[in-house]
Amino acid sequence: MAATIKDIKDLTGLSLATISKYLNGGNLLPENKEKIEQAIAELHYEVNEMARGLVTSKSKVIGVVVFDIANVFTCTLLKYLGERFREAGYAAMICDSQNDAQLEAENVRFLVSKKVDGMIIIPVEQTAGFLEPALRADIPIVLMDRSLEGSGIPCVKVNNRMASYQAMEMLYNYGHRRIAVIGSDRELTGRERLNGCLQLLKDKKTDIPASYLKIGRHSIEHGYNSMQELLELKELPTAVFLGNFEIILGAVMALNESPLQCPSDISLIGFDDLIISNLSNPRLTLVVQPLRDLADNAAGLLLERLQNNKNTSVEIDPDNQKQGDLILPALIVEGSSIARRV
Amino acid sequence: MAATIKDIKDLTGLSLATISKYLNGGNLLPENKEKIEQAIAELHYEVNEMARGLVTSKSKVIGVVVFDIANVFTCTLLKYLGERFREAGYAAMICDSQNDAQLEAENVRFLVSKKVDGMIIIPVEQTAGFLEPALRADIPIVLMDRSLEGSGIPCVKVNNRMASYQAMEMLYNYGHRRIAVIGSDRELTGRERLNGCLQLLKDKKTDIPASYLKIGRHSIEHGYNSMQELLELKELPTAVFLGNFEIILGAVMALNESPLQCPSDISLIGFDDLIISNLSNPRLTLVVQPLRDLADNAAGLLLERLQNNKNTSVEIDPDNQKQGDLILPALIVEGSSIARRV
DNA sequence: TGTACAGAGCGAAACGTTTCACCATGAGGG
DNA sequence: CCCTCATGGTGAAACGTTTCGCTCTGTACA
Repeated sequence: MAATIKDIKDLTGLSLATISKYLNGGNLLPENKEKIEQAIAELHYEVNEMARGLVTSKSKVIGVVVFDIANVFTCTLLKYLGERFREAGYAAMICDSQNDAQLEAENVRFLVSKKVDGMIIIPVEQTAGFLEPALRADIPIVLMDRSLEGSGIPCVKVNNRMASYQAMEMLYNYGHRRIAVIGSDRELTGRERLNGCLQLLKDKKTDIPASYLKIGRHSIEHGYNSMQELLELKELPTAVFLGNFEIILGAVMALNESPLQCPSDISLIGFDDLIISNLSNPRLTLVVQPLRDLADNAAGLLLERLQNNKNTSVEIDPDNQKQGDLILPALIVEGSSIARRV
Repeated sequence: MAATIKDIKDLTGLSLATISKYLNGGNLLPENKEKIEQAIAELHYEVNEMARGLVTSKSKVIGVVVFDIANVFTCTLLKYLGERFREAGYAAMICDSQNDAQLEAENVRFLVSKKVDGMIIIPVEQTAGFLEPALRADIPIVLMDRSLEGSGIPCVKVNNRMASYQAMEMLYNYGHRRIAVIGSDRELTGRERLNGCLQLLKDKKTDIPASYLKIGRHSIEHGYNSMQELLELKELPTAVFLGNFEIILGAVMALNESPLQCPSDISLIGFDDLIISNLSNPRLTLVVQPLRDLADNAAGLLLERLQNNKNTSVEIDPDNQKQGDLILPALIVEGSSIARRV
């Protein structure tokens, strides 16, 4: 049905090789060039990328596997990644793992079948086993947000530990001593953030009761329940650190339902999403991740490896972590959810 | 590098045809079946989908083109669409048009090159011209959210007009007469919503001053500025209809910055996003779209056309609009952002 | 004037599958 | 005992490109 290079051959009288050369930007007589262009227009010819891919064994597609597609963090990253890839002539094939490790492994295998040229992965799994099919096929991979410890696969992420340390420090500097933490220990990211929090408390020799430490899942529910529990304590915390977007959402819901006010009764600092803070009243003070930078760096890293396609080992930046991770600083954006304490 | 069917042939002594038959679920002697399975495991063989696609001219990929990927509406739809497609053995190739009609046209052409089997499109363009390459290639298309008038291409969407009519009616029934509307007329969806609003005002013979009608772009800015302007009027509206997510965001920001309170001073009803309402205080009353249903129906419609691959013309549901659009009802979820007026 | 060389074009092989038409085997029925 | 038929298997063509090595033409230079 669709026109092929052969039809162009028939129409122009040129050979397949010449037409292919045209398609790939080789030198032709202006006369022939024009003939081909005319034929293409007339036949509405579009390259068959499957055929092309078969012989070049390049698909010009980058597979992106995300732990969960339906959240602002992920889809903002997808947007920025997409822009970079497009500029470089690549398309993205996006697979949602729905927080399911098995699905994730399937996604990777699927993308290998599709012969993607590279992969960007925000993993749900915590070890690198599921990447084996891709590694075996020699497909370059760049991780985002969550590294796979000891895998040797580069990861572009934010310095979660330092960022949450600084967030806690901000609470501390505002005079807060009774600080609660609602966080998740289910993913590396969450644990890193928790570590940052605890480190500050340790450094400042500030003890908090065990009931102030709410560690659980990365979910709205966990945020909601934890905040409710905190609000029922005899001795309320004066400030709460909220470890991720879902937790913020749940915690703010619980707080909104209570008679207590932020920041007069209780101060908040959250980790993750910027847009959202606009809606809350008062505006939340937040640790925000430089999403654009994260995406640019991840895309850059991957594209670089695709260009020098001899799968060059990543240059390890000595300033940074083991295994060539790229660690970007996060930014604290001040709202008015933190009260000063004397 | 990667193992091919030929390697399996060498290892098992069977013919290519037999192995292919195995891969596609044909009947084999149990003995041979086992041999092949063993070889596959040993060689870590994965089908080369490009080669397969070349001969079958099926890619098992569905192209999804969205007007903007970085928002909750879109990515929630993507999630649900992805689930359906996966179940049916299809993968999604997602292209972001970044609200740019030219990019959108490019995306369509690109997906045609990729030989996708079908497309789901949430268009930015308002006429169907850009779909030509896909139509010519006989690729089934289903639109979502925004129909292309007169194009004959089926669209799955919400009844925007009726939903916003009902939202306005709710305000009216709560006793509001001075109702402002902040909306967008840049996309069909926005215009449909505006029409619903105006229709109610007309039906109820309720006149509002021109200054209550804020029609502009689909943007946070428009929401923010419009709400600010409304709040500066001598005669404040008692309630405001907010036509989409970005407008809600901007408007709520503006309101939060003012001394006025919702709902005691001003009531709000918004159109679009559910999650967000949890964060606002008080909880917003919202018109929510049945995203799951939208996605299920769109995916179903497309998959159905892919099965009976003789591109069957869509059955036109006589209850529904011209050209076989599928129009679903929206749902009003009550928060507490509407005050009763006497 | 002859040689070298660059530029443009060409034919054919290759990529890894599926599929078509055909073959061998053995079981069942007349 | 022959014929038919079902089953499992095969070889080769086809899909639409790219690419390798080759030829041809004409120009520049010695």
